Amino acid sequence: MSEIPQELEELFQQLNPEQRAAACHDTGPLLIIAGAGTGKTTTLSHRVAYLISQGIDPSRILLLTFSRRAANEMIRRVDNLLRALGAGRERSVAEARSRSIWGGTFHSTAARLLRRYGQAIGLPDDFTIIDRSDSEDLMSSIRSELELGNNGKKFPRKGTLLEIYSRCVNTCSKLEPILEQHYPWCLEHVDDLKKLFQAFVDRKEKQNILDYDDLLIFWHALAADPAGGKLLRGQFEAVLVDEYQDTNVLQSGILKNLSPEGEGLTVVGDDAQSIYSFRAATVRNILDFPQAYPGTTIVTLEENYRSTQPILQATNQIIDEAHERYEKNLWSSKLTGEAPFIVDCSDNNEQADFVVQQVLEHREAGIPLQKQAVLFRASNHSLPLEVELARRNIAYHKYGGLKFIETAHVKDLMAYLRLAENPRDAVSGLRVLTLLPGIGQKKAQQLLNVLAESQFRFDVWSEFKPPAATVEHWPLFVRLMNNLASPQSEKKGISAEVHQVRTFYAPILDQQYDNASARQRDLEQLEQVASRFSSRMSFLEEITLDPPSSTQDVATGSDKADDDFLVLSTIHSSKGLEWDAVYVLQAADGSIPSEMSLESEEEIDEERRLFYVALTRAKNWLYVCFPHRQYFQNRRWNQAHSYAQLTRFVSSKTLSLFQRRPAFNAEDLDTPQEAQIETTAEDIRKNLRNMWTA
DNA sequence: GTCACAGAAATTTTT
DNA sequence: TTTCTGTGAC
Repeated sequence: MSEIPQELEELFQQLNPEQRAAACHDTGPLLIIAGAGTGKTTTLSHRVAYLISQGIDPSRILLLTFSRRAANEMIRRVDNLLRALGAGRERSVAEARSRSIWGGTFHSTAARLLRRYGQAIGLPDDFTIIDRSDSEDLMSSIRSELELGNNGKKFPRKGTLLEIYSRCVNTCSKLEPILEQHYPWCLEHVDDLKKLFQAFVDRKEKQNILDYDDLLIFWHALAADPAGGKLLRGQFEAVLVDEYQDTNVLQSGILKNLSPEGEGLTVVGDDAQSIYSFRAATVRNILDFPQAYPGTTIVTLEENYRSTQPILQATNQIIDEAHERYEKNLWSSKLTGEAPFIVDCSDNNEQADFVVQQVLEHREAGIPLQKQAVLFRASNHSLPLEVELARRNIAYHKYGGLKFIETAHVKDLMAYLRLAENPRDAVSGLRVLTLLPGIGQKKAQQLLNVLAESQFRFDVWSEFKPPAATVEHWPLFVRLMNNLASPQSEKKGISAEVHQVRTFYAPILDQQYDNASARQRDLEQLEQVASRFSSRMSFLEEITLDPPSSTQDVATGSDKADDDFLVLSTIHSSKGLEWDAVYVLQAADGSIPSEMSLESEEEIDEERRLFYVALTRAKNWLYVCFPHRQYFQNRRWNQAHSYAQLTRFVSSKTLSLFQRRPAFNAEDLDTPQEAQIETTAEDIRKNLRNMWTA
């Protein structure tokens, strides 16, 4: 460990010895095992500040995080540290320095690097990026072109097709073993799948588009290329990776190429919180890091600053029952506190009632809604609660699930812009053309062929004789596309472009969708959002790589923080966050663990870690709700409900660390059920008579 | 060729 | 509740 400069000394006082060791480690490979709530962000930002103080140029630091939000938060903290370091005399200098840090997700960094250096491996720098549902659409349209699955046997749906493809490329493995292991029912289609995936790759190349997977694949290729790798290694002196337990083989391969010996490489993570294997993340990356980089220094952070000791005891017990992991035992100096609750509810309606009541009680006692969160395994688990919150007029933000950007009308609008940016993008072309009444798959394809033959100049479309249904729209449409594609358009600003599209698209939207006015308002919001961007390319890129995570974020803008609201979030989206009070919904087998993930030991272990992540978000109050009755919307079962088991992750040993309580005490109850038991036949008759009197 | 409607089937987590 | 396929009208 090098000597800490005098000016930094004071700042590093607040770190505990392990955090300090990690922050001030020299440049050899470093693995920080940071348990939940152990000050990971603090440690990482101090480390960045330390590296800069040791003379590393900030523009040669790469900080990879799981979300844009996390990267910004980290850089803000580095800012503060550097400011203190500069003791005010070079405040602006400090800010300018930390701004030049390369921070972001793997995907957004890939996009940036590939635009700059991609030519080294023959990649054009003007590619556009498509999101998951665009990839699905492309997959689906190629499938129908190749006429696959028309032979009577049912072919996998588009989402599954993309999942299979994605898993193969992200794990760098062949199709057959992936099918055998994860999609055995698709084995009969193996040849068709190969044909389809080949065409998928060709098509993306022809259209000059990259999907999420391509960003990583091409970054990996660039880093592995002798010339390209040299460029990248020359660019970065230090690489720091957050949430390392959720990276996949491609991502660890990228790091290996950026720093073959691990020089300047820092990874931070917690194997107990690895929850993204469905996205091909592998916990092996973090478990095997010391073998991959001989001479690795391992620092384990075990002091938890978040939760009370009673909550930690319960969560420690849950994770202790998992299989393979780095040994660690989290402890807290917050010794006193309420033990966590298992709350017995009769069904998910009572669960919703309980949560609302408890949330309000805590608010009365001084914990604002924003410091409370409701977490759940699947987006739809929160629906009854959302109904209840709406009924009681309680504001909430929901994270995860369907995103603003994935709604049809937003995708429509973005497609016009994407087509203007990249006329070879046939996914967008098909989408905007088929929006016009009277134009379907066939005519749209012909029009796109004509466009391709004329060097992608939209004015060829003015010669097209539109079907009667769309004569009014057509000249306006051609003019719109010509306008957007003209070089002058961009000078007027991206929000002016959104406005143009919106004007053209409004009547189509009215015809196509119900609740059109709500959708129109969304698009107005989008126009507002667009004004923050300097170019169409950056707008499209940011929106696809880092979409606003909740509809309300777009609606209110991030600056309007004065309204209090309750947080509803999928467990996956709650990663890295914390709240005073946490409510976990549906802690019943089948929901947690999800019945979709019971095939193998590994899957179940991941569900356990997911449960662990949910519980470790809590600082002072933790309520694990267990609705006894489970409803099925499935028509295959005759009965409408069945009785659930408490999640298997609460063993009898674990249970003893919880307080068990009913959602409502019998004496508080004022339900019809309760009333019936208490009433005599006499009372019932009286009620029946009273019903008819005014 | 396009569109609208009907019926069947499947239904997690996300950069 | 959404997504896919088949059918028949225009």
